[in-house]
Amino acid sequence: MPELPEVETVRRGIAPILEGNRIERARAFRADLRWPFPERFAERLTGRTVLSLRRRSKYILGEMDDGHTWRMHLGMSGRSFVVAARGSGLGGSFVHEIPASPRVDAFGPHDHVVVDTGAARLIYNDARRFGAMDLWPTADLEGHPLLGKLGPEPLGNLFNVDALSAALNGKTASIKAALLDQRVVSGLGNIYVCEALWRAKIHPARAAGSISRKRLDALVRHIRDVLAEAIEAGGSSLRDYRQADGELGYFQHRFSVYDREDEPCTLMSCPGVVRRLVQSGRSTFYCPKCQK
DNA sequence: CGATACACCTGTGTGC
DNA sequence: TGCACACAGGTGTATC
Repeated sequence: MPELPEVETVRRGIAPILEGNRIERARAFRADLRWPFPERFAERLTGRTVLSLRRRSKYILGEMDDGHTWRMHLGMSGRSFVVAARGSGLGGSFVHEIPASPRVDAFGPHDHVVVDTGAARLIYNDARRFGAMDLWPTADLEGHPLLGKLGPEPLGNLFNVDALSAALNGKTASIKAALLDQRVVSGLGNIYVCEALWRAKIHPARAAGSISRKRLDALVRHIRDVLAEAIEAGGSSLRDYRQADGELGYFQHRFSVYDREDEPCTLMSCPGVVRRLVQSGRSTFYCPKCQK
């Protein structure tokens, strides 16, 4: 579920309670999410301070004061909530509230990890458990088996027409599949690939290696634009996703094609109707009239 | 190596 | 109402 804009929104929401605040207590209510947690995971978080909370692709990375980085991925249904302690002035509208005497059974279904700092509580909730967390030496993050293979950040300087061109050169897979490949560019998912391809007027089934440099240049710009606009809107809420304070994101109201099958193309003067096709098992939404 | 299929897991909406 | 089935913001792994 969460793509780059949702992950960045969550990061911004939880940074104020984690950065610079000692973790008084951390608890994990099960042994794994997608994979087992590290040995003594909760104990290793307890007493630590997160010096900075950053994002790389769809990962949230908390650099801790013991030389390790706390790596978090929200998978499809992961949510990270800030729950305000009474009187702290932090947090927001979400229904959770810290009980006067916290008990394990005070938490809701699928609340898997709970972290308390002096000021507030962070709850990681994930119904499908495709999310993940681990601890990795900060000095060797590039050596992490999952972080090391990631392509450039789409909002960073390393992502440009030269890089995209080189990454797509010779590829016979569709441009849709190529943009979902996190080695090509990292952070895009199903929503924003569909939206960016519509903006660039590129048909999602086109062979990735067959697209002109000029069109790739436009694609780079549209990818940046749509991500930036979505971050601005607090991400897109379809089912599970919430901002860290429990609020919905708002970008779903501005979708041009995603989840709009059979509705009219939003391009002024385009008579097209949005169609859905399935590529590598996932829905693609596009306008057959204006995407070629 | 590249491209595709399948797997993981739970919740929700749809049609019969 | 109940039930089967499709489908969901991701991505590692197996398979050709």
